[in-house]
Amino acid sequence: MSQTRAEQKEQTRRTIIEAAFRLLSAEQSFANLSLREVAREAGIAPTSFYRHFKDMDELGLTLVDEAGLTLRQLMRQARKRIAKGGGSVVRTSVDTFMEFIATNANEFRLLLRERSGTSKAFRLAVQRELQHFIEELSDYIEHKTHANHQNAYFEADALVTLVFNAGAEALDISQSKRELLAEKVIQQLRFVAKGSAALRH
Amino acid sequence: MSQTRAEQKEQTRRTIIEAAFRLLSAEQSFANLSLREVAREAGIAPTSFYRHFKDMDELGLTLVDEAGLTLRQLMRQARKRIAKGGGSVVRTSVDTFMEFIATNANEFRLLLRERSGTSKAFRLAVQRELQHFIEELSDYIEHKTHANHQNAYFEADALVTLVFNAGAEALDISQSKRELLAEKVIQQLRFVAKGSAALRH
DNA sequence: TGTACATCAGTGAACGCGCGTTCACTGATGTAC
DNA sequence: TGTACATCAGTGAACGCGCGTTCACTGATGTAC
Repeated sequence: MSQTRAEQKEQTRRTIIEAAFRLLSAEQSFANLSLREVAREAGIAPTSFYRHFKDMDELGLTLVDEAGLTLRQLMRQARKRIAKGGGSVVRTSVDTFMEFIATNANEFRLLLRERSGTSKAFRLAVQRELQHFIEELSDYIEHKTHANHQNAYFEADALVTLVFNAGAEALDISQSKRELLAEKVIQQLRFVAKGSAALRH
Repeated sequence: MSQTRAEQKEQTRRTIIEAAFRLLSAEQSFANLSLREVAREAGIAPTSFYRHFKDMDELGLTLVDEAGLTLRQLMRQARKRIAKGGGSVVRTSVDTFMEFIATNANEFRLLLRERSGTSKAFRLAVQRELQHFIEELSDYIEHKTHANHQNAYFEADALVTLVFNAGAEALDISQSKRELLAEKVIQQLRFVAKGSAALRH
């Protein structure tokens, strides 16, 4: 039983994290979430919060990490689907990302909002998550097309930017309109890939 | 003197608007600005605020309108420079936009943040401003290249998205790095234009 | 022009509220021997 | 195994603070005649 107390503590920590995610919505951002609200939702005393996080900022950075992790896991699944040869690389990736938006809307909202929020630490944390995708995609392009590094990087950066922004747009529209949105972004990604190839040297 | 009282009222209204803009910064968003803070900065009693705006939301929507107006005026100037034939259309537009970011950082921050904020009215207001640029640019492309409407629209949408996002990136970096950023976005815009032309039918 | 009245921008006091944080505490869990 | 002590997650009371909003008011400006 030497682990019991630590396990219980970890469990409460998870409860807090999940309570915070549950409270995010279109109308509620992490920035205007109070420590007391989170404690209430988690079913603990406000003072207990401090046993797990120094302050709300520390909790917020944890949430950004978790949201990024979820997104990365999803994209890893997408790569598996692509490897199986189920369809277009672009389409499969976009569809996977759109599924993430639909099923993890509040995780995505956190990333989206904190990317331009008032805390530099938060902005950097989100930027790091995006950077991960850009670099991975850039390496893939460089390897596949033998593009020079800068060309591949600029292309990857544009692709990730367009997809991420389409995700933001998806949040405010109906499921049916999301299909049109997916078509738009797929076409835009093709513009970038085609143009990048044409301007390669 | 039949206008005097109305003029004085208008002047106080301006004072409030300018105080609010002054309070925005990298660390302070409109969302976490209080009515009392604005009143203090404007040099009026908190209660006087209500003589001019129903609540903070009404002030915020006014600020979004003003920021959008400033941006539109700047881009109109850019078009004049382009008409004079001073240089590349893409480069002139990007440079103008980057100047806007540098000299009106807080106006841009407002648009950037409220685009994904917790108020649907705010999100729609910002979207309307962006839509303005997309449609204008789409018409220009359609007219100039005889692209079909959808192709031109998707292209314009991608261009505006890339530029707006580069603006967001510019906010957190030094002046010297902004030149590299400008090169990146210019190249990305060329990818899109070239790719769109190649995929036209 | 002068007078009597109406309008209304700006005010100060007061309110109740939810907040973050401190503090000393409790009691279950863990450790030393 | 049993006992005495240490640790520490979770707590309830209390604090001072800034907030949005209400209210009745003041006095300068505007209007009617």
